[in-house]
Amino acid sequence: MQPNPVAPPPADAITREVVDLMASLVALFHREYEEAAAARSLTGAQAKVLALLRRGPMPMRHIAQTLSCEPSNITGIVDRLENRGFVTREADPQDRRVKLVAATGTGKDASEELRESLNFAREPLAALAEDERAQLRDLLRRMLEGAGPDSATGPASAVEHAPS
Amino acid sequence: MQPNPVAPPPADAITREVVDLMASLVALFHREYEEAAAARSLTGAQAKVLALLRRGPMPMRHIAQTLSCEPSNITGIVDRLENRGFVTREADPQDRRVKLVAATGTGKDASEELRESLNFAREPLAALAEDERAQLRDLLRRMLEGAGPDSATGPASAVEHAPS
DNA sequence: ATGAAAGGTTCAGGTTGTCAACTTTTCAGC
DNA sequence: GCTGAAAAGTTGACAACCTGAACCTTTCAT
Repeated sequence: MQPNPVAPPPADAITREVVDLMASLVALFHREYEEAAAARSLTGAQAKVLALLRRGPMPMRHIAQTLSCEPSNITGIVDRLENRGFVTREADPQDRRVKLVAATGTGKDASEELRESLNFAREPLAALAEDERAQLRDLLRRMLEGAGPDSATGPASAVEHAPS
Repeated sequence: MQPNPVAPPPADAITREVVDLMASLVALFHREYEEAAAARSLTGAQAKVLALLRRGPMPMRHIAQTLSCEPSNITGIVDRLENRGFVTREADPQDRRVKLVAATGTGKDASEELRESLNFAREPLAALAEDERAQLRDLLRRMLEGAGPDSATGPASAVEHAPS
């Protein structure tokens, strides 16, 4: 539950249109992602968890928070990934309540492979010249700086600060 | 091994980063969309179908194609929307195999309301100045022109230009 | 008229997701 | 030290989403 800022939507025309365009792009991207995952017999959710683990082992709780879902949901997804040998569950020596989920070699490979293939599925980007892509990158960066620092497939630079 | 399309990914650094940023943005946007839908006791899938119908009645088959899923899936979603009075199924007089799904007044209202609230959920955009948003809009437009002309929540103004 | 093909539906099965208990482990206060 | 509250994960029940195959109805080309 967010603080719910007081101000009602100003909603200028440009913002409106950007939101619409974004929605289309999101739909497109989402489809490509699901397809790429399915090609490796992974579901979207499984691929997301695996992508999250590229940065290293992670407690279930953290996975659930990042994906904005209930911890009980993660249990099932990790179960299936574990059964296929993509991840393992290890107890955290520092806090035995915690289970650290870690990607196995196979899991890392699958995730990296998927990331590469995703990179390849960037058809829409081909429409832009290099300097335009740089422009777009800067704009997106700025947008995301303010918002949640998490990510599904993960900007390689981790955000490893105190839990606050 | 897959057929492996001829060109292996050139994958320059900028494209790679843009893809990653996009993934983050997609995740963010997706969450906001689900939340906005849930606030109106709609699921994401239901909201998508309802949004699609803003432009007018549509055969089940077309809905399935636009959402890239099996027609049998749409049956259930439309069932639930129909039970709640958001849509109706009418037989197409021109081809009686076809069932035209149309949003009711309630359905249109809900969809429009959700769209507005989505507009409001544009926190990340606030980080950009107006001219930057215009820049972003242009870049996104160009990207989407090339790709599929469909959309989930629907750019109200279709992009009907010549391919250039 | 007959048969193939298209649009929808139904059914079975798997995955995702929520919510409410429940177990184990940790930690604060006494 | 002991007790109890709180946190991390799990389990079970239930709903929605999604696919694939089988099926019915309607259309259309022989």
